[in-house]
Amino acid sequence: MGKSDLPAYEQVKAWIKQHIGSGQWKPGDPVPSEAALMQQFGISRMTVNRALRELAAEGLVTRIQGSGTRVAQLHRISSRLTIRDIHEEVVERGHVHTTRVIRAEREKAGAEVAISLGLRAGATVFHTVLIHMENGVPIQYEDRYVNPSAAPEYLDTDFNQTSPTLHLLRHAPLTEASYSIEACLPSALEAKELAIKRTEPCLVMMRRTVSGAHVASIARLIYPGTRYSFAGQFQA
Amino acid sequence: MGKSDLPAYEQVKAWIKQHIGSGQWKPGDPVPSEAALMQQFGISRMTVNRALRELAAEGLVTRIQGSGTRVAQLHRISSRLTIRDIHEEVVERGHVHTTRVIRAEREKAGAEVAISLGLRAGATVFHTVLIHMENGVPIQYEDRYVNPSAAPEYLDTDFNQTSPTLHLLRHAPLTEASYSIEACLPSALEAKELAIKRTEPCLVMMRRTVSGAHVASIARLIYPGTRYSFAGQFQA
DNA sequence: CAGTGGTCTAGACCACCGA
DNA sequence: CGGTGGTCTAGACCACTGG
Repeated sequence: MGKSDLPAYEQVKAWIKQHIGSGQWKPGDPVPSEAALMQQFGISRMTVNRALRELAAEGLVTRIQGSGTRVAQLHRISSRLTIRDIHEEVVERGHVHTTRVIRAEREKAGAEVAISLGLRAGATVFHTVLIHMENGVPIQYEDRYVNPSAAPEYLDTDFNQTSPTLHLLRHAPLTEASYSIEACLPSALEAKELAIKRTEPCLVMMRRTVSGAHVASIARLIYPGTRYSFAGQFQA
Repeated sequence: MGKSDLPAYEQVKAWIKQHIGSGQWKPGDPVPSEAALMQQFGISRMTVNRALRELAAEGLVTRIQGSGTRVAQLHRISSRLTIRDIHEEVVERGHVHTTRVIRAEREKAGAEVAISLGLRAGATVFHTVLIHMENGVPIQYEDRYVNPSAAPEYLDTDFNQTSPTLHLLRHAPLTEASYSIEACLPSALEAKELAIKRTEPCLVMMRRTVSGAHVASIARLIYPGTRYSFAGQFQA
């Protein structure tokens, strides 16, 4: 009794997690088979299967058809790094988000940009540069190229009302994205617009989003190191 | 035919994803009920249920018991940022991982460290500082404090064989972790050990891991900005 | 070969929501 | 109240692994 109000598959998951978490079962050790767990808990195989399948999806166990289920080698510490609309993020902190548009225009794509967007060099692309501020303090310099095929009305947006990210999420449903995070020093222009020294290190996120058949956008997001950090947590 | 070799639940998922991805179904729109999908695909409810449950787990749809399934409001862009053992990571790239131990000793905890580890000030803690190298090039400066209650044998480890992360994963099963990533300039010592200039920006990850009742370890990991980046990708 | 997991079915009971 | 999703069962067939 006690926790008997939990669904059966959750009870199985909890039981297994406890054995792994307490160190009784070490990485590489076998986990009881579905048949064994059926008997032990007196439940059907589908229910046991769901428990094990979800544990596998969480990365706690490894399953190999024909071989068995084992405790995963490294309990990889992983957490969801969620990339969100910065407007939403700032407002959620109870702060005021404002935007200063530095540039918003049509451009002929240079070679590098064209390749990244999957266009031919010289094709027309949208280019925006803007500063996001939290309570008046600049926290992000956003330099973005947008594929007109993916979001034809992009430049009609009032970026003070609707952030580029939000517009794109609404008009070019996301199917794929990739990013990288690096550290670097700001350019003279970036430092000026962010109101920081050129020697202040920044986090730079390069992000590329795909919507259906098109690369929708490539963005370079620069955050002053002293005013922003990516954070996350994880629980077994 | 064609894709008929895919499991039925995957076909249902693909069909729904296509409607969402193409924009035919917009955020907030209802997704056909389990009963409707059963009929349409001629499959059992459990199979339909699995498809919808997985889509919900991926954040593409929202399900409310008694109400129905709808397309999720914002297709949140999120991906798993996986924190891995650096040794494993380097070896996977086909490179050679070596370690230089700068410091490995017992210490009286200062106030800040003690608080972070959940100990009283002056308690004994383990303190290690080491450099991780990939093909001989320094890529990470690791400054770590370990709670002796969580991993009593920590200092007996041969860190040239077993990285601190690996030792901790093995001896102090992870139950919780949190991290943050920032940009900053290295200290004089850090710059010297990493063989970089003091003006070269670095990525700094602060990580705190919990094992059962104890805070197991707090680590400050410093990566030269030009030699390392965090990257990831995700697919709807 | 026996044992494993991967998938699927055709039912079932329940809690919940909205009209 | 009818429709929804949440959970569960007792079978089944298959593909794969290992000895």
